[in-house]
Amino acid sequence: MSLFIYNSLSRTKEKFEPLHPGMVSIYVCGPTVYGHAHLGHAKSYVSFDVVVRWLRYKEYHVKYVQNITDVGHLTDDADEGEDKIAKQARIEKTDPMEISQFYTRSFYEDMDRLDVLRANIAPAATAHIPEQIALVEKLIATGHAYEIQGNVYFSVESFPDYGKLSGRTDQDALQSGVRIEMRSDKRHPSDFALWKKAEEGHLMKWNSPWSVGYPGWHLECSAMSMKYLGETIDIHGGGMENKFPHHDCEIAQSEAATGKPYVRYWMHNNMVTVNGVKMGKSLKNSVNLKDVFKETDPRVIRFFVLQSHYRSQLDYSESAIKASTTGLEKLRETQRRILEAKPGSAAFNLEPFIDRFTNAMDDDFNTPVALAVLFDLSKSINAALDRNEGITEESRQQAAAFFQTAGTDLLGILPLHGQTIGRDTVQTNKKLDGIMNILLELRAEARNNKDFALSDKIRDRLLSVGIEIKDTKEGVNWSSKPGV
RNA sequence: GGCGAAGUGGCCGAGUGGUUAGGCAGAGGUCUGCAAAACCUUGUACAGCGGUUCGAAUCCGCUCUUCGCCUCCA
Repeated sequence: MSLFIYNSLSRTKEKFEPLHPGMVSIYVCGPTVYGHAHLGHAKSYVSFDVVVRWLRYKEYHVKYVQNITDVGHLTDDADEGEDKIAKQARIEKTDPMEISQFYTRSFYEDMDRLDVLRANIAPAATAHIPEQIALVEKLIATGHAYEIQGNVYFSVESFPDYGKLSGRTDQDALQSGVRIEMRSDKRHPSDFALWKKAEEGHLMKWNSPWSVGYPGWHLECSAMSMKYLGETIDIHGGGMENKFPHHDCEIAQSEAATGKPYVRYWMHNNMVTVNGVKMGKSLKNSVNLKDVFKETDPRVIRFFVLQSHYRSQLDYSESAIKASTTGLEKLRETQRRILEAKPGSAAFNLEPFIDRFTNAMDDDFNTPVALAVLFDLSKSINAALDRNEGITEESRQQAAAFFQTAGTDLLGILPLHGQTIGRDTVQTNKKLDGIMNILLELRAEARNNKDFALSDKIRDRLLSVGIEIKDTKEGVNWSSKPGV
């Protein structure tokens, strides 16, 4: 079975064939580090995390690059705006380097909690100024860029394919809708900045052949992608809102410089909305991950994200998170049962489930269907375990292995094999284990004496502090509820 | 205005020219001292109007609505 990926450039699902057999180069647009990560970041990076995990599962050697943007993105127009990081530095009364370092660490903290695997290379834009300057020089030399008064612009007219990703190919027609003609020395209004001369008081600036200044918005991704992955890469991922202008500009400057295709498969993930409206930092409706994690297990967020397709919008609400919490808990319970089940006699055939799971993932990373397979399997396994004959030890081990592979290794929504589910945060606390044993013992005595008032009191009081007791055929078990 | 995506049962959310998506919530039941969990049963959806077809929610057209991009944004 082959992997098919929806290519935003061709707008069709295409069979995935990397440039070099067995190797995959992938570049994903990283965050601009001037604020804490929000749910939108979670959707994006969880989605691409699963992409990378699946590619590795399929035994590709994956080289994954995800940049950190710590300079260059302006708050407003190319000619008028302020660097967002510099602005945040001003607000926080510190300098830009501290801002980018602080929020970079914050970003990784959140991603680690989401179990998003780190990229192989995480290059910072400010650490690759020479590479960006070299790219600009190349574009000037080939006639695709021009310098005016210390600023360098890419000439859109020199690259006829400009706008092919977003479908904005007729530059002149596009100008009709422009509200205000900007004061600018650009030759064509659609030309975009490759290098900007620093104004008075600008903190982040570097020497260049043209001026003391800073690189343009789109340059870093091209420069760093080519440096670490080569002139043609297999997959470039990012948010849909970046198709234009960011990715179209990347294509233009990269392909103009090398004469080669820049990206073989463009992947764009969709937005997170809140009450149907896009979540965005500038819209001030963004849901901060650090706040979310105070009340919600990060794995629930992963599960929530993966329950919809990466190309679909995902609407955030309290009730949706609650539904996800309950749904994920069901899978965890099944995993627990599998791990703790006593061997029976009936064989259980796992193959159809594995096939369905594989087909779903191979079909443009269809995680909602993959999860549905896990739920179907969960139901079948539970039903089998409910029957007196149970399942054989071999079947049990196969099921455990599949839950481990699919749920933990690939989707990252279930705890590690061997780790006691639901208790992972308290497992190391041996005193708590001891206390729980005492309480469960006392409760068992109460129940034997038919003192249900006491036994229920123990159960209810424990539940009120977030520990749930369940009486099952296999005996009593307890778990720390996620999020409590 | 231009470019693009989408409208699915109470909610979330996949998919498909004719066969149960899945989850959550609800109802009934089994089990349990009671709960919880699990399992069984139950809902029979696809914006509207035309068209193509033996057959469309799935293809085509039109209408309505929503969302994203066209300023930085995952």
